[in-house]
Amino acid sequence: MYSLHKYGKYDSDRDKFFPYGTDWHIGLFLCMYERKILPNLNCGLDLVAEVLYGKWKIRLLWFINEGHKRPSELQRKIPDASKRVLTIQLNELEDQELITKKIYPVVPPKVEYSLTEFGKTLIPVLSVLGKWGDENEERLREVILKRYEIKHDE
Amino acid sequence: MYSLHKYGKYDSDRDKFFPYGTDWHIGLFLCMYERKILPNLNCGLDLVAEVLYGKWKIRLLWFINEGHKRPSELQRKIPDASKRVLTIQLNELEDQELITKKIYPVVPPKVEYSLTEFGKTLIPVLSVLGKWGDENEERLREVILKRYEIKHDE
DNA sequence: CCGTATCCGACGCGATACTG
DNA sequence: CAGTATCGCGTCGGATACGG
Repeated sequence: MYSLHKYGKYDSDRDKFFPYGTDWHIGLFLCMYERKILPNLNCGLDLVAEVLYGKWKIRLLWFINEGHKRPSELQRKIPDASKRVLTIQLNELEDQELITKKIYPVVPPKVEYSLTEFGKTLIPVLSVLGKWGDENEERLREVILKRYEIKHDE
Repeated sequence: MYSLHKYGKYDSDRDKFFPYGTDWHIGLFLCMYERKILPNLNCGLDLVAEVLYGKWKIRLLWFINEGHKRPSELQRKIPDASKRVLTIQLNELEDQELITKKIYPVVPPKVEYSLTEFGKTLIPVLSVLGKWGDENEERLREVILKRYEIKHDE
């Protein structure tokens, strides 16, 4: 069974603490979740992968670097992303000290993100990545799309 | 209802074809699955992200480049990965023309992977990534691990 | 304008057992 | 040794509705 705490629930059977926000019934963190599985952090490549992991993170860094700083603005530049996920990934980038957030105490609310000095060092690295992608654009598009063609036989 | 074909099942209700390997009951491709959702392929960064997406792909490229070519060898270098996923990701890298596979007709089976010329062009790019990760190793480890500390209040 | 909560489909991948 | 099949947990992220 479980007992209630101020900030969540404790499941004594599994000896686990589930903060609020947990979907208790299926035991997953669905909203503003925290991960349970530690990632690999052995080498530089692992560490980079970890901070860039997230569907829109690279794009967010890129656009913030280009001077698009407000959430609504970023939302407009990345219309395929939901507001929810942009918020989550911006928070993660902030936690990872790649960007900072400035909140203006006005109505309606105004928020601006900027790259930190640390975040700025990542930009040239992303450029190298993007350059390779651009140089091989056609070939990459081709081999990637190959996987999505269903091989019917009639 | 659905009808059987030589290479899968056709669901007329949904006008979809499900190749074998599909877990029919929950409608997912669980084993050797194919993705349903097209990724973004707008710019170089998207394309790179797509070929590197996969928990072990970078490491596989890295080790193959270092001369560890046989599946069992790669398995030993990456003990945390299951054989299943290594196979899947090696196949993907092969489909994406970053590596080639050579099968020797012997018993017991012998297989060797190598980087293609295309694949080799990716190595310096990965080096840049890894270098940034190595240079900022401590800071990265710190900010990443921050997220995994559970904030109890008692 | 900015953020949160709920619900849910899609997906990554480990564990395990099995084949040739 | 190399690969496939089955099962199931953990996670990402979209859709939608709501509150300050």
